[in-house]
Amino acid sequence: MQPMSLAASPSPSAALSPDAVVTVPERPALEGLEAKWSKAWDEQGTYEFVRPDSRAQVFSIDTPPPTVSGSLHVGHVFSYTHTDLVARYQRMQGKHVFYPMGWDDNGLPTERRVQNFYGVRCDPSIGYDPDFTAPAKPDPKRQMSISRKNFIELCHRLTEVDEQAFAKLWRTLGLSVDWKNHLYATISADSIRISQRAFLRNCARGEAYLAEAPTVWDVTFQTAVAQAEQEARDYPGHYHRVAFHRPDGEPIHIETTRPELIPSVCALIAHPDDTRYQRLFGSTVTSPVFGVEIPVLAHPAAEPDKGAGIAMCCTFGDATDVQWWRELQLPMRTVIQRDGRLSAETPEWLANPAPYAELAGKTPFSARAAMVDLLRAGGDLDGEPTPTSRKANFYEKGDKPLEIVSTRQWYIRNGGRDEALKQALLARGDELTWVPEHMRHRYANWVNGLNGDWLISRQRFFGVPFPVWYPVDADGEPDHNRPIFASEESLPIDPSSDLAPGYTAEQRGVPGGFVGDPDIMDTWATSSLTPQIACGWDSDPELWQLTFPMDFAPEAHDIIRTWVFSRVVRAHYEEHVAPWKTVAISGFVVDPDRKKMSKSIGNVIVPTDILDRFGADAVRWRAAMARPGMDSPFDETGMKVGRRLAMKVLNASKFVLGMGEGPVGAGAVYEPVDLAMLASLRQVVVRATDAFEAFDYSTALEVAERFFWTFCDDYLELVKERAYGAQGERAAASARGALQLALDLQLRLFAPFMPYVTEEVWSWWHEGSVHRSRWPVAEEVPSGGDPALLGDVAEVLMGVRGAKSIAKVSMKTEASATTISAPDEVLARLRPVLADLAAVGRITGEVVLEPSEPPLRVDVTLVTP
RNA sequence: GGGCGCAUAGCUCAGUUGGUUAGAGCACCUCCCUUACAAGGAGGGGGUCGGGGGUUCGAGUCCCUCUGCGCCCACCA
Repeated sequence: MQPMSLAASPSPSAALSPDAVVTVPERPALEGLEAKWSKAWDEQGTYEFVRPDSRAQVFSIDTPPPTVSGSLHVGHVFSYTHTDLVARYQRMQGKHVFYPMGWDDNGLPTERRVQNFYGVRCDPSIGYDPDFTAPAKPDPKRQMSISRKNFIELCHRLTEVDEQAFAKLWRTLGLSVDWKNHLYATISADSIRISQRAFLRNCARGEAYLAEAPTVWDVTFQTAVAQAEQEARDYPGHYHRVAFHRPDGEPIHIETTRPELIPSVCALIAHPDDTRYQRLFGSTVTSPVFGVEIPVLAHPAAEPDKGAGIAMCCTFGDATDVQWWRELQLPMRTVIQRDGRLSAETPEWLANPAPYAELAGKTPFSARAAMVDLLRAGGDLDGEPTPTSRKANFYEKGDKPLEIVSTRQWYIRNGGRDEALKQALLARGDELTWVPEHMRHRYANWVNGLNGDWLISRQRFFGVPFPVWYPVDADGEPDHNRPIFASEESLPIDPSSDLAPGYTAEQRGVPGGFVGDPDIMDTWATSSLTPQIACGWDSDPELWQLTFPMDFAPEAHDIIRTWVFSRVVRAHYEEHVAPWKTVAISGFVVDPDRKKMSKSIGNVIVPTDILDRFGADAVRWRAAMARPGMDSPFDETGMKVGRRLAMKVLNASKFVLGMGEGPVGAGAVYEPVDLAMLASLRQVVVRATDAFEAFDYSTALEVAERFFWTFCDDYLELVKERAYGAQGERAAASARGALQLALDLQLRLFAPFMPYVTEEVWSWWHEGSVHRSRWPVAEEVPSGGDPALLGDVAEVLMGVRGAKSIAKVSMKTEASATTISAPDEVLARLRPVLADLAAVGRITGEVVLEPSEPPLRVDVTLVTP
């Protein structure tokens, strides 16, 4: 079976070729269509991307690669369906749709899943064990330590299993991606090479840099965390009113929620205009318990109405401390270690070191209690701690508040410290078309709020290594000021096993030798390059030219700050363009109470379950009813309605195609009501097309569906007796020609939404796939019909049916006499269809037309048995 | 605190540039086993369009204001 040529001219005669054989099953059913057609599409290459001659013929989509270590929920199903609707529409418009799928299998989420799944943890100091087998019964309490290489092998093994499950779900859902040629993974060698190459170019142009600086740090995962990965959560605490002392003993009270940081205090700071404290500026005070002499300084970031109005600056309690430390050039007095505990060694700057033994090695939580006891014993705690609820920043995957520690990290400049760059990146956001439009504000909001460059290094194992080594000096210390970069030709490389250029294996880690950068890139450093990875940036110039910049980037609205922005940054650096033309934002599927679905609440809907119960077409129909950017409450009713429509398509198609002896050409259509129905359909085609062009798939579906129900309930009923031959062969042919043409167009209008049932029906009477057929155009429909007639007919039918319904009699009940009262022009339209109306209304007596004011009225005399 | 959005029938939502009696689906009520479809079909009830003010011949639609809700960001002394 060959796909219909995309160049085929959109003529009705092509769709209704007289030699086509119509085969309608006895009892059509939805069951089994997913398995049947997803297999057929694979075999026939229905969705394969075939390279055309020019970029203009391509529609390219930057699919967000789902995180395979997570689980897909119904929200994913909806948003990926939204993308597929657009892909299928563009394909039917004749575009060569470049629709890849990726798996984000790189990074911390995978590590964490592997740790839990196999009960192991990575210890880089352990050697590789080639005979290692994962524990059969993992003990979550006591994780087995394994080598980095063994750990990475488990990561690959588990992601492979996860990816197969994801792919199965996506195929069942009917995503029309090119599985054969354009499937990628963010941990693949290609992705690593591209991530490393882009990084090297960023370094060469000065866009990436290495810096020792205070860094937001997760103590659980022991890694640095970027601004985009942080979230504020409520965190209970206490205000402690604590006395510092002037040389004459006068107490100066500050308020703090973190008294355990008092050992690291390096200044007290108040606002320069604060008259309460102006007399103190330039003087010194000593800290309670430890007796450290520190200055009292002025800085405009101090807020007079917060706490006592004078703050203790510690290195580091929060971002303001970092600012003060930097701008006032304060000393670094670190007590919080990378594991989150207070240093076990007593800091050398403490004038009175003995009490520190109470805090040494403790967690902040325990140290806080110990510190309160010390303060109370020393009489420097004023009153009792008072409870307060505040927000603390957490790593989005972590469960302990983030700390700030000073570490050496790689950064990419993103405008957080550079106004000109920020403006350039804001301008890139302005270049994009946003669907819905107002989402562009979220991008601008985020970019404007950046407070630092993009931290891309992570102190983890499963990810893209930095292609960098450092010389080791005579003392055995790495010289971070002289990084040795890998050459682009050598990529991908792993500096922990590959040698730095010009060195031998024996020189690794010894004085005068070299050492590899131990870190990996954050997963976003790779995910930000999905256009480059998918489009063959450094490997396939022809593909790159045909697909980049991409046309379409679908997103969920929670990742505008991460994914959208980071890809704009990378494309801005590499190509000086925005990476796509249009960004479309899907809403969330929330639970019926409008709460966000989450595992902890237990309100997550499992997609395989609803796909089994309702079928892919029904689920897709429901997804299509959720407009871009709008959150949508989950409801099974919606799935049922979608399923009913799919059934109706099946049954109506069977009816239409089973009507006559064979297909009839559209040229046979002459009856006014047939032409009128087609004229209405013509309008539907125009409206659905306009809607899809604006990425408004919901409206496209709505207008098609509304027409379809009228088509079934009114038109089909109206003409079926004539189509069976009640008024002769010529009149029957007109009805059947119109019915078949209308069905043909409607199947194509529904094809993006319900790919399975439309393909099934299409196969009854057409060669090739409906998904490779042309999207309907108005010119396919004979002109000349009056679109108002169908509405008039519906009103008359409603009048007749209403009379029978009120009389509580069967619709088969005959009417002996009927009067239709309506304005003259309506009566004129109705006159030619009276025979059809009489047939469907079982009107055996005379039909009287009576001119009147609107509304249209029907009086029926029923023959009651 | 900054930004954005939402408020229309019991529920979920449409209502294009302001223009006759405000629509759909679901739910509800009544009827019909009509030969495409009973996991169906037909008919029906139900809304002072969040409150207030304004512009206009005319406002669900435009302007102002208030109220409630949601999301994003900031807020860690």
